Amino acid sequence: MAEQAEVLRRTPLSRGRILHAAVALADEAGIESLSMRNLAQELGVVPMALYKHVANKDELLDGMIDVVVDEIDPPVRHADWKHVLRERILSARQMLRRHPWAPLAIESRNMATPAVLAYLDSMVGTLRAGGFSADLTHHVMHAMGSRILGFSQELFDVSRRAGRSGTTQPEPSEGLPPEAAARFPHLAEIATAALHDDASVVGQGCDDQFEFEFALDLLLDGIERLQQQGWTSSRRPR
Amino acid sequence: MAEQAEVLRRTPLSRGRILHAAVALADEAGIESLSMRNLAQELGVVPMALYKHVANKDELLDGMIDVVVDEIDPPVRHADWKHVLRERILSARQMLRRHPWAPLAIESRNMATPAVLAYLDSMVGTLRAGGFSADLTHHVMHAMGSRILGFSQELFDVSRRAGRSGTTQPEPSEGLPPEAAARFPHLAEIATAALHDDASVVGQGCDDQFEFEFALDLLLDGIERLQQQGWTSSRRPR
DNA sequence: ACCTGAACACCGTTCAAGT
DNA sequence: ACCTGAACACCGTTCAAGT
Repeated sequence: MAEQAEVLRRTPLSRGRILHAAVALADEAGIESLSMRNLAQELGVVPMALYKHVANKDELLDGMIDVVVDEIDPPVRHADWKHVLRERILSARQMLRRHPWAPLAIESRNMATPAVLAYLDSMVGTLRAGGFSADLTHHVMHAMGSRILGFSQELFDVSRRAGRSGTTQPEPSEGLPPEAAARFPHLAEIATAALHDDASVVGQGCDDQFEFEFALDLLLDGIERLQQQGWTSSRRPR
Repeated sequence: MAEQAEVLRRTPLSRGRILHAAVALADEAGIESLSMRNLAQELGVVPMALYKHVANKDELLDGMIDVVVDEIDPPVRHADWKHVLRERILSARQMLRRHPWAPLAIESRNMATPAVLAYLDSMVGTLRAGGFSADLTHHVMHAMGSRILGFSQELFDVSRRAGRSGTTQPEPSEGLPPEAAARFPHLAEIATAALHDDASVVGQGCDDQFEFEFALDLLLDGIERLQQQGWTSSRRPR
């Protein structure tokens, strides 16, 4: 432990080493534990030393975002647009499972980082190559929104809560506490009613992956239908 | 100004007065300007006085969330589920336009507040009354996710950036700067290509409301189709 | 010229002293 | 018993002093 810190102290600081240490710290201790002082201590360095490599904390966060976005797999080759988008978004979701702090960090920054722009540019290219008009592609990208980066967009992210306290096991039962169930009967009903006919998942609450793919396919199928109908913004069906 | 502050100081503190002052402060100065000390000063009160009415800052945020969620209109009567959901979500979106800090605040808290639970319960009730199975309703609520509260889920929220600095007019052109356009040609193409055939919007970039309704209708139409097909989680079409 | 300790202006919250 | 000033343990960042 002390020897390892000594080795780290000998290695010269660099922007890359700072960014990866920051990502590791956020992964392990949560984004709320990531402070410049805390990160410096982790690196065996005085806080002000970081400012030679990153201008400030916002730029540190931007750099961390680029690091994790670059972990997303490249597009699969020789496949139709729908398959390419689906696989890449599922890869993004895998990345977010390793870095549960990333969605909040990305949303709290209001400028696009280079890696995010490159990723979005590639996704747009996939749609255009798949025969989508520029017009429809524009609206589709807006409609996909942050889901294109694998965000689940759930209101209450169970996985985020588990990630906080480290090795906590996922909540075994999604059921509401009795007093809440009485006040919110509809919620209580659907909390327990889902997947009751699928033996492999019954009793252990929600299957995150299932819910994510359900929503993703709902979007992708709707998008495919619009394209097949020759949708344009000047001539909307219905 | 000074007289107004004097009047406020005379009015006794209460949880409601604190919450509404906090909401007003976040609306005007941004959520990053909302501190316990700052809020106390706004109320003409010593910081510690707040702690008689809210346990800590997290509870203050929870209370603020309840205040704004309660501003969402009640469900319209005598309409089908799709219309009820659509109108209510558009009302939620109007609320968020008044309180641009709310999405980040809601996402950063990982517990549901009473007002959010009541809202979700009501939405579930609408779907159940519209003939949805408990099973399908469960998955639909997950798929709607935060969009059910009016979140646009855009990766880069133009309105949030405008809301920060107060009276800034919305960005007139959505076009990328030249050096970015060269690196990200697909993004550059769709940034300018959208809505070129709709004279009322051309040249002024994205129409937020159009993009929101486009995505919302994509979801609602897909959901309607699943219900009409008699979707269940054990027997998935395709 | 480079590095870094102390300092500044904050923050949420505790606690004990004053009424 | 209630209220509140001072204090504590932080934070990001500036700046000047030391090498």
